Amino acid sequence: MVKGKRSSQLGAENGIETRKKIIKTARALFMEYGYRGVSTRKIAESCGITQPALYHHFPNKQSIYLEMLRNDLLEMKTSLQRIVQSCDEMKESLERIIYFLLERYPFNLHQLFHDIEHEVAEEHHETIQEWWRSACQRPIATLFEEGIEKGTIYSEGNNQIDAERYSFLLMNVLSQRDQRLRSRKELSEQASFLATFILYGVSSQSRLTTNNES
Amino acid sequence: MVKGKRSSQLGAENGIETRKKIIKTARALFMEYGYRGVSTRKIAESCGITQPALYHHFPNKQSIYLEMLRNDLLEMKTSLQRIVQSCDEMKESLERIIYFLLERYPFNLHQLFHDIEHEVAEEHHETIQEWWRSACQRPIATLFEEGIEKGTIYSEGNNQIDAERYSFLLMNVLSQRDQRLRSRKELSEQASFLATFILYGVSSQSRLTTNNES
DNA sequence: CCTACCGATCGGTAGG
DNA sequence: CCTACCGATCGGTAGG
Repeated sequence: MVKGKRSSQLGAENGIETRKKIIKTARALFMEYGYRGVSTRKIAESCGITQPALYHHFPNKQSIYLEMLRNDLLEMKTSLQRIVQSCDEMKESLERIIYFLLERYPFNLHQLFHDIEHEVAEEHHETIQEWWRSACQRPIATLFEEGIEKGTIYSEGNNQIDAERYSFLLMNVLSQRDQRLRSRKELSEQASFLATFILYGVSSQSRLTTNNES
Repeated sequence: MVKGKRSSQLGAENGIETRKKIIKTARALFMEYGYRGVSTRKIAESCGITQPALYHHFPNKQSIYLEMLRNDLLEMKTSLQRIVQSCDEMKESLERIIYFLLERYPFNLHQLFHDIEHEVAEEHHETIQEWWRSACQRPIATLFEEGIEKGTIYSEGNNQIDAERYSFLLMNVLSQRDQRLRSRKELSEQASFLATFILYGVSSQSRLTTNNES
């Protein structure tokens, strides 16, 4: 039993390592191929274990997905809150938010939403939506709300609703990525281009009028 | 042989009707659940036929998907070209394009791109990309190019490349839909909101400056 | 001998 | 963490 305890402790440590490896591997695969496009055998194979061994660490395929999602959204929340708090100027905040999302989450956001809607059991939808709101929707909407209060961002009246709509639009703009963009310089240029688009649109007059102030 | 000919003609007509019904049904299912989320049995069931009967009309599942895609993109091409040609004012064109896409294709565009990339055989990718470019990318880019030439749309120098980038952004903005919007009035308001966003962004100054002219 | 379709089952693979 | 499997369902095809 003493030997059993020792090996069980080591086993637990290895088990935790394996668990992390499963999450990391599954994340890359899920983001590339989608939930249905990744089999548990594929995840196991990529981790160097057999498929039934997965079920020693997780009760089912869905729980791997949810754990991965929870980890990602917790990290996203921390990062976005830090960016929003540390920047004073709207355009700089937008550029840094966009750069962060392009670099750290270089995948299709709508595949994610699709998988959550169609592959994850409905009982988890509300939880996931709250994760998403606090990780992404709220920090970005906060930024726009501050802009509306300062008068730099347009609002038709209801500041909070307009800020949320803009936050939704920002995510849409980032939803489909040009996968060719990879270098730091290219990402930075793309972030600047998108931030300018979100602020001033494609009209030449709005850009010329507003660019003079900065 | 005469009787045979007659019954074969009627059979062919019924066959064509069934084929159209399969395409129409498969379209709705594929757009809601994605390629992998729809089984051939589900398609057949929704058409009121058995699953093996599908293989009388199509050699395989993929060919149903490709036929549906080709039909949709041919229709989209005609409609978008008509809108672009019939409108003189940029904002009106944008609103009508957005309204058309929201109403006629109320699904997630990125699920479509994902399915094409991961589920359709690579030999068809180039063909599909050309369908997409001529149906959507080119008509919308043409609109922005005209705006750039008139001076109303901003360009950093290369008009054609900037117009294509804007066309890509417009599709991104439309990629994720608020499924609650359904009535004609709501769609119309959403189209106006999005067209204004694309033209002037979220900055209050760019909107106030430019709104006075219209 | 054709068509449009049926019930049943093929080889393989999914999550568990 | 393995081998050996399960109930079910997948896309596709057999004979009638």
